[in-house]
Amino acid sequence: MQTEPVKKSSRPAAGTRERLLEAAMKVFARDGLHKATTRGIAEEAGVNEVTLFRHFQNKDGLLAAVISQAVQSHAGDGLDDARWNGDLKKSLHHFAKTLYANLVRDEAFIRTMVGEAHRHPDYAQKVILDAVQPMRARFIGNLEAARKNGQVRRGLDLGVAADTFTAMLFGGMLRHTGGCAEDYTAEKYVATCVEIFASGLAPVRP
Amino acid sequence: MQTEPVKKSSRPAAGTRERLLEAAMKVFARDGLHKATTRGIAEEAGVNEVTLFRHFQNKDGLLAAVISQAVQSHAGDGLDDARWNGDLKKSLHHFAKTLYANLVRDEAFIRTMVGEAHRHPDYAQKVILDAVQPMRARFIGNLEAARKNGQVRRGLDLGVAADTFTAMLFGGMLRHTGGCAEDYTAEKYVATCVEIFASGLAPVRP
DNA sequence: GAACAATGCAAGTGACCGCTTACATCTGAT
DNA sequence: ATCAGATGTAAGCGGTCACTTGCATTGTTC
Repeated sequence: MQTEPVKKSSRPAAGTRERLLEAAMKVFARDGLHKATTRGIAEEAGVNEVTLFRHFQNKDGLLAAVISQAVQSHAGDGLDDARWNGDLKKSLHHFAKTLYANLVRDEAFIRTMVGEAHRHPDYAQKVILDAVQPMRARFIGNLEAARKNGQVRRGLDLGVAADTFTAMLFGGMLRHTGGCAEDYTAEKYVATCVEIFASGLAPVRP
Repeated sequence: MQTEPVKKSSRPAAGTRERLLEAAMKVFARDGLHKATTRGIAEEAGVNEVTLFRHFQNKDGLLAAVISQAVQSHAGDGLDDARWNGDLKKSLHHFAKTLYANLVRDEAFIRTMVGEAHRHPDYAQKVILDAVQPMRARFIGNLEAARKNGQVRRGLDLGVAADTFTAMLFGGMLRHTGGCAEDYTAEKYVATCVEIFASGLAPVRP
């Protein structure tokens, strides 16, 4: 289907595994874990199907490798602590825009994971532990710092609060990218999340 | 596997279609749209596979019927306007608890729909239009009423705000029911959503 | 240029899937 | 008693899938 005029006759042992991983990520996300076929993945990678089985014992091994790689590549991007100095609302907005963009970028893969989570609890847990927990911890830390600055009221569990915020963005991404045509832009949605969350955290004025 | 000592020798033409729909809902949710097999669904329903094809032309027709029925059965439950009279926070809490319980009840089906949405945009859209839009409209209406009571500040698009709230609950459900073991209860999560959202909507005190 | 490892290629295996056909059986209404 | 319609049973068809085997080819390294 896709004509890749390059290579094909070169056998440099170069990046075959990487090309397979990339293709698998794409096909798994596009077709779902079960509908995706090893033939399709190999074709997408421009590689013989047998080579796929030589690199990864079976389809499941390939999936595990894909998840491992995807998680590593995404961990750590996003929020840089340096931006969390000044105004809480501005920092939140920057964080929200970055996170939302990442969510949109990985939409297909995320949807597949959400749909398949209760059929592969081990993989789902790995994704969550390795990819979202570090970000969550840093986010909570920044909220705590903001509380010390007096920008956040007391009496709130900041761990739970942080999860409500990311859930807002996560759910909004699913809604927007889904067929559900909204009457507002993603930017407005993100801004509203920040507005409501920041006001919700703010200390009550006496 | 499942021993159903009743019936099996009775052929009362009774509820065969309904049993098939129920079984299909269950198997689709459990195994995913593609992994689910017509044989498995028929077996789950205690019905011959051929009967399945006599009632629904093909697997896709069965899926469409399942979605139709599921959407109808869920539309309209949840929030009763009568409860939206007094305190906004209390009303929100009642709404949130009801919605969250419904989300948890249909977790498997919801996950399947989320994962399959971009492969069946037509079905996804039908689900959204028929099931979530009516609830959304009523929720927005109630928020507008609360604003007239002076419980909600101006300058917020209540449609967007409503979506951020349901997204919080939606994302929280996915997180909790996923393998991700949290250190807080679902009740605390829901209460925190309400707390932050209500404070976020409240008018700023001068 | 020889040895070696990676890859391609062709073919196949057993299993399962969606779906169909042909025929027997049972039930309920007339 | 009969007849129609719904269901069951058995068998199969064409297709796809995950995965394997055997062998040829190619590039790299020494």
